[in-house]
Amino acid sequence: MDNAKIARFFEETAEILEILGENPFRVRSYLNAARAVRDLNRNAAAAAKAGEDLTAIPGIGESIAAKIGEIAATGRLKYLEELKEKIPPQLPSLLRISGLGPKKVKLFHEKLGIDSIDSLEKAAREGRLDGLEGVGEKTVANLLKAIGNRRKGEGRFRLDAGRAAAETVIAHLKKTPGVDRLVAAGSIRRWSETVGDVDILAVGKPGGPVMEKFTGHPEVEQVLAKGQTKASVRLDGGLQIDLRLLPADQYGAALLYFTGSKDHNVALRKLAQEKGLKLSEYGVFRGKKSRAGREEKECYRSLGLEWIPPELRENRGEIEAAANGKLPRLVELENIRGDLQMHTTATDGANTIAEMAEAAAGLGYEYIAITEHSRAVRVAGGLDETALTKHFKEIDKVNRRTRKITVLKGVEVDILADGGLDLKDRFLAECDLVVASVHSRFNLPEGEMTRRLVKALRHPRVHILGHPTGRLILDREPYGFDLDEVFKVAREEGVILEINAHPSRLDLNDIHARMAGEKGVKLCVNTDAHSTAGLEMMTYGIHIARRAWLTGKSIVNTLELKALLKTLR
DNA sequence: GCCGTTTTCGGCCCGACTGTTTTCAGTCG
Ligand SMILES: Nc1nc2c(ncn2[C@H]2C[C@H](O)[C@@H](COP(=O)(O)OP(=O)(O)OP(=O)(O)O)O2)c(=O)[nH]1
Ligand SMILES: [Mg+2]
Ligand SMILES: [Mg+2]
Ligand SMILES: [Zn+2]
Repeated sequence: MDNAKIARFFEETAEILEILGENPFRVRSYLNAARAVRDLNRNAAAAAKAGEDLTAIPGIGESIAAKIGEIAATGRLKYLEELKEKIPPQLPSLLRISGLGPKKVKLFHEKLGIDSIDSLEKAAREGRLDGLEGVGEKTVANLLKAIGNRRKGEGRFRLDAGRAAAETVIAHLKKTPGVDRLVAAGSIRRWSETVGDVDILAVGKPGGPVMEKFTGHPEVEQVLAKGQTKASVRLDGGLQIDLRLLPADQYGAALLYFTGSKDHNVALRKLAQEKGLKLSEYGVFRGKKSRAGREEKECYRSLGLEWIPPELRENRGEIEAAANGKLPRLVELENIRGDLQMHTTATDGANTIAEMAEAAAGLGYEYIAITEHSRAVRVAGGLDETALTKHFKEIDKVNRRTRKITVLKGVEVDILADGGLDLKDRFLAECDLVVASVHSRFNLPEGEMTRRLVKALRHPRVHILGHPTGRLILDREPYGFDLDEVFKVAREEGVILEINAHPSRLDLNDIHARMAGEKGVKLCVNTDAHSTAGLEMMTYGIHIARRAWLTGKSIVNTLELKALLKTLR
């Protein structure tokens, strides 16, 4: 069982305990444990079965270690099953209505027998909530709105959508008097693969007109909150925007706070406590006296830490590394010398080879690889050996015409259901670059899928495993297979694992790419571009690589062409 | 439930905004 699934057991446990009115710190322990498992650099179930002492992992103690053992052995958690007996199955879903927390859910359930969103809405409409302790007219009205929003499908958004929305809002606020600076913070600044909302920090005099301007944006559907330093709105389409306003001399502390992550903040604040300091969005303080606040760097330094790049701020070991001067030198976009997966008009792309080459040269690249789909990928117009051979002649022509960039003859060969490849070995031997990826039969049993991938990895002509898990963000789950085994074989065979940079994929993800890097597996960051504009998605992949703690060393498309070709051979 | 070069018990990040409240609880960032 993968770590994310195990984490879900503890998250569900936490939700039910919360509704039952348990000690909030105990609830938090379950949430911390869930996170610890999710972020673990190895499979927790496998580790438990192998007899590893899981209590060595921070956030996991005797009780939860035993529960992981139980889940690993039986696939079930008795404690959770018993808890589920105590409340209606739909009740925890009420926690996802914004403004509703465990206290009110408990109240509604106990006093009125509410057991679902439907029954809650009905009770609210019939006026049965009025008169309950702490519930007035406005509470009910807000609740009904929140239920409506929930129904319309509030949820998380892809990072690219979040970044676009942030730009729009920042442009809207830009020229407001009294605003010196605007910057996107939160999960957007950390480059999380999805964002729950858009967080924007404004620097300026408190009490200025920026709050009005913000809540007056034409796309604002609902003002959720509005105070002196902080406002939240919901836009048409359901995206929430949070704005925080602070003065310039607290910019660093404010940005630190608003960038998060929450877990990073909590860990920093705990560290500050241990040093006799206090950290908040207003600065680092000893007693009433401010020690830092204007710049992030200064805040970190006052806590004895190096400045931590936002992509690492997930409380996954970065604070300890920063304390010991052990932060990695993360890969940067400028280190990238080429792009090793893209498509052209020969299949489902929108631009020609020459146009892709020209655009890539414009990005400063030394090389690209054209990697059309093979014939099994019918929907994309995949090519057979004859068509690909002809296509390679076109690539030769482009190479003869330009000196600016080298175009490699590649292919994205489909991995068939049995792990065989969709093109003949003799043809593959003639390619400069072979990317192999799965595009069908995603629901094979885990063991079969692992064998399928391993067989492809063992194929002597395969250089890169493309979009290794097949997930589509917010759309399709990764197919199930033994990740550790795939990493092991990739390393043995010298096969490079892709970080697909397209914002709908980001596959491998940050956690998995980090695991791969730690195991000595080589990676590359490719855009899988289907147009010249698609080449610019590289930045998303690079930031995922950074979130994976990767340096340029483990990423092959930072190599010069000669060195790359040698690695491929 | 977890954790400990000041603790094995008694803490657990710190603050803004709202609604219903007369001093604050709940929820959220
Ligand atoms: N100290 C502290 N900071 C918090 C807490 N919750 C949120 N923050 C800070 C860190 C977050 O990155 C930032 C923005 O909050 P969000 O709820 O929008 O979270 P974030 O953007 O990280 O993730 P998201 O994609 O929006 O779910 O505010 C908290 O409980 N304590
Ligand atoms: Mg956010
Ligand atoms: Mg937010
Ligand atoms: Zn593909």
